[in-house]
Amino acid sequence: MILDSETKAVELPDDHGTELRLWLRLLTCTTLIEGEVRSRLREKFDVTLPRFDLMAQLDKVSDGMTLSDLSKRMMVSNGNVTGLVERLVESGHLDRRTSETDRRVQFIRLTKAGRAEFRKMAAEHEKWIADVFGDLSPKDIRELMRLLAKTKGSAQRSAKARSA
Amino acid sequence: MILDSETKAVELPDDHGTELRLWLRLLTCTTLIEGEVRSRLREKFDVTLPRFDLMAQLDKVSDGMTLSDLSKRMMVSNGNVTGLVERLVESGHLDRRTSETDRRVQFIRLTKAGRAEFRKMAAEHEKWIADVFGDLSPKDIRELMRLLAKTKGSAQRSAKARSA
DNA sequence: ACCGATTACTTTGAGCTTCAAGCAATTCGT
DNA sequence: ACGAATTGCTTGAAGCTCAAAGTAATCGGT
Repeated sequence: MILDSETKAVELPDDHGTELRLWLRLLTCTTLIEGEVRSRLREKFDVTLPRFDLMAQLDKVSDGMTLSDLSKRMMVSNGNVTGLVERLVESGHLDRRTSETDRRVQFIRLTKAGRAEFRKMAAEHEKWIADVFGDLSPKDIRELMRLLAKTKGSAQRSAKARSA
Repeated sequence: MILDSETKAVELPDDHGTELRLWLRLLTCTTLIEGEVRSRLREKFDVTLPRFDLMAQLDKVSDGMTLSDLSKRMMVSNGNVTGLVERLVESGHLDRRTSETDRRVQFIRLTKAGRAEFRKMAAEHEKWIADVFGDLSPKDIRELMRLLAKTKGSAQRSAKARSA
């Protein structure tokens, strides 16, 4: 308990320590898991996480996606995607094709080989993730999902307020 | 409900979809917040997030820290820290001093100016984070803290099991 | 006291990432 | 139908990141 000069109980002004600790814990969890996934992908499939993530986005659709779509979904910059796609086309995992109706637009797809390769990796990946969260009960998972959804909403609100 | 060839109800084998969705949500939250903090740091203080993180580690102690300590605490590679420290010494934020008793070891400290600069940034940073989590009730925060602690433990167990 | 193992740090090479600036194609207002 | 804004993507510069290999100093067992 803290008392001010007039001997009244006061709160510490702007004590946001709990939020900060929460953020650090969230960051630690993500870094930990991300690092683990990164090593395993490298070790077993000799692929980087960004490449895997990009292929994961493309695997969700059958008919391709533009670079901008990829950029938005992966939450990385446009220039970043340009380079990643370039390397993945080079290695034969992806296929690019210019739009007929808008010559600025490129549709990116997984090649047959690329999709097969990705599916193999994704199956393993899913098991790793299940193991990573293995100590959590179904109830824990549901609750965590709910709280993270709320967190996401809150963060978006905060980001939006700034940029507005 | 899925029926197999003998018309018996079966579970999808190894359905770890919920864990995967949880992981993606966790990752989204972190990426979102990290990106937000990154822009604000750049915008208001013209500093990068890794530099800020490194200074944050050093601010916790008064008497300095070795490169290895920094590397462990920040969960990044040794070589990475070498470069970061180099640039921060260059810019006058840090101070390096070789150990008397072990000439391999370097003690890194914030300079007076570096600490002052960091404190200013940290105060703002704390407010941003409070705002980011602003929609969560105190109870939400407690619960999220608890579940993330459990997640961290689980992830560490999983990582350890592999490397063993 | 020596030699092998370990520890602290640096270097290197490849890849990832961002921001900002730039180019080309399209869309929109008038 | 013209020019201005917008959109989709690429480029360039700086910085971050890692894994692996390298160097130097210390520690430990004999």
